[in-house]
Amino acid sequence: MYWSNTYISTLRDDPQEAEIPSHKLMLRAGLIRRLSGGLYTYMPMGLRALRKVESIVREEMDRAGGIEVLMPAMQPREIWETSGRADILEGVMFQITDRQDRAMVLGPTHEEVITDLISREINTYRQLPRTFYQIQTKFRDEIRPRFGLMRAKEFIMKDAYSFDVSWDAADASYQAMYDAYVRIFERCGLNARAVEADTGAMGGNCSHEFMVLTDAGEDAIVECASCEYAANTERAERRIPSRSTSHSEALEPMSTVSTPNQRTIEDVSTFLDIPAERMIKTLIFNADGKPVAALVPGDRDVCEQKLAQLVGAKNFEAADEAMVKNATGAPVGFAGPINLDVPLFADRSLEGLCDGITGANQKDLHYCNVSIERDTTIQTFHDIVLVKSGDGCPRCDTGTLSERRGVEVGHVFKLGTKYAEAFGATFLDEGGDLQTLTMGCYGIGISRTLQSAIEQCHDENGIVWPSALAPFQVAILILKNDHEASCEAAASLCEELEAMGIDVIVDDRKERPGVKFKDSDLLGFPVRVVVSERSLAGDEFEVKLRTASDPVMISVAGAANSIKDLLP
RNA sequence: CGGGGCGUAGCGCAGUCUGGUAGCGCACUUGGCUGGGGGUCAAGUGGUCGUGAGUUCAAAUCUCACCGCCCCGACCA
Repeated sequence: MYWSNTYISTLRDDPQEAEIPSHKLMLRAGLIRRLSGGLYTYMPMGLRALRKVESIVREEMDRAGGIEVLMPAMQPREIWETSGRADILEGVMFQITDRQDRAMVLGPTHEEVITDLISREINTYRQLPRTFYQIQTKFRDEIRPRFGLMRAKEFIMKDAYSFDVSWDAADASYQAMYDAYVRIFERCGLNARAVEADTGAMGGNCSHEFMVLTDAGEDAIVECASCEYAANTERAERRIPSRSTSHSEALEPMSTVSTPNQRTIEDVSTFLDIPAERMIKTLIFNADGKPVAALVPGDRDVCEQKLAQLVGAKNFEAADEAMVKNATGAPVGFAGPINLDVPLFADRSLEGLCDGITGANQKDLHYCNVSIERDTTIQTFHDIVLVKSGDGCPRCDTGTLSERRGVEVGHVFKLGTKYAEAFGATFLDEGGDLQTLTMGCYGIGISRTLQSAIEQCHDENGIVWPSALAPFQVAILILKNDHEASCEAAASLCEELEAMGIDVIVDDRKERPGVKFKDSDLLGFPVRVVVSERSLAGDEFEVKLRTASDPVMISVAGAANSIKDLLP
């Protein structure tokens, strides 16, 4: 490919709209252009890189036994009513009507479509197991599109769906996808990590997210320093610290203490001169319109996802001021579990606490010497705190967890029979009995993976593509495009490399060398070959890896083979 | 939706506080000198100052409303 035959438009300055390195670089290198918030055009170089991600995904899905299909992006709304997800996804679905006034949606995902399809197609255990996948554009009316392709309103996703005869049989399908994902991100040159994950609106109870580790990530994960445990903080657990003081045999009677204008945990613990962890933090949440209380140690935060799952609420958020007042009878800041008439959920680490301090549901008043078992009526002790760096690993006895940021590029779920039941997706088993299919679903954000690669692989001069994703693996710069010998040498080298299956771009522009060097670095081609009058005089090309600081000279004869050997 | 910031040429910005009819760098066009890390000289092209209303003799500048973009929170591949 010749530079002058494609379209590459680079920018000198960082566009003001971009914040993180990968977004800036995608715009500067001319990989994408913005139409409006969360909507982007893939320019030629961006498209080429995107196609490379797609090819790797497709190859690995095929290798894992996946069968490719392509489903409609537009779907009748009624299938979402069948699955019961219409209201859950109301907020994120683009909804339209056709000329018959029929309600349609632009698909944010395809569990409904595939299950509807499979319910008609599969009748017998002889057709199982099967995994179908597609690579397709998804539409989500994101609350906040962000960071270019990282969170867009329209994005490209690979989604796969497995169908098995039973929950146990589905393990193999799940594992096959999990393994394929590991290979995919490895081949993409990404430092990704599988972590245990919350299932959210998807349902099911077993899932892993694949996280690209980078500070720009929107998710927090914790990992154990001594074992394999890693989890999204939305569901991560911790080892319950042992209680240093246990004087249950000598319980002090509960008493009140005046705390004028001391609202926050920090205020009260300073005012009473006691450590924050002896405080029982009581937070009121709105669970489908009803108040519930969460109790955690004063120095900890509640993990809302874990609590929402425990409570079993669809819509779950912090209660507003009115609900807090209504539930506790006191202004915000004085909530406590004593005589509080809402369901109480306490963190496991509070079990056995007998000298706690807590709000008295009355302005300017707290209780002390609170015994959680004696003085409150906790509904459930469960793990509900947000895990953080320094907490003990829940799996091994010795490990400590540390926190990292990550971008979720893939997610695998074991779904069970939720959708199959809704759509009547059944089959006849060997005994002739009607059974419900067991499903799994598996997503990879193709466009997000592309940008994550740049986020993870760049330096101050531009992108440093993993070889597998680079739009071109080799860039040949002709320093003077009116020097005939240079042009001929570049042309024949290009031809030889292409015959070897290597993607090559020849920069044949009439530009000064500096411009070509800068663009080549910005675009991040793994190998740069310079063809000039000077080097040609010695029958040599100058070759430099994007990651190397200095070039090497190779002889023109056999240059293609030498370059092939150099390819990372 | 709540909180914060921004909107002036394709990109990056100044001018706004203190009103007087728009400027700089890069890019782009033509020509010259150049030719190994975004060169240089000369001459040019390009702007309803986000939109609408208002105040004023006069608005990029002041007022109000709306729109768009970005960042922080709830959503997720």
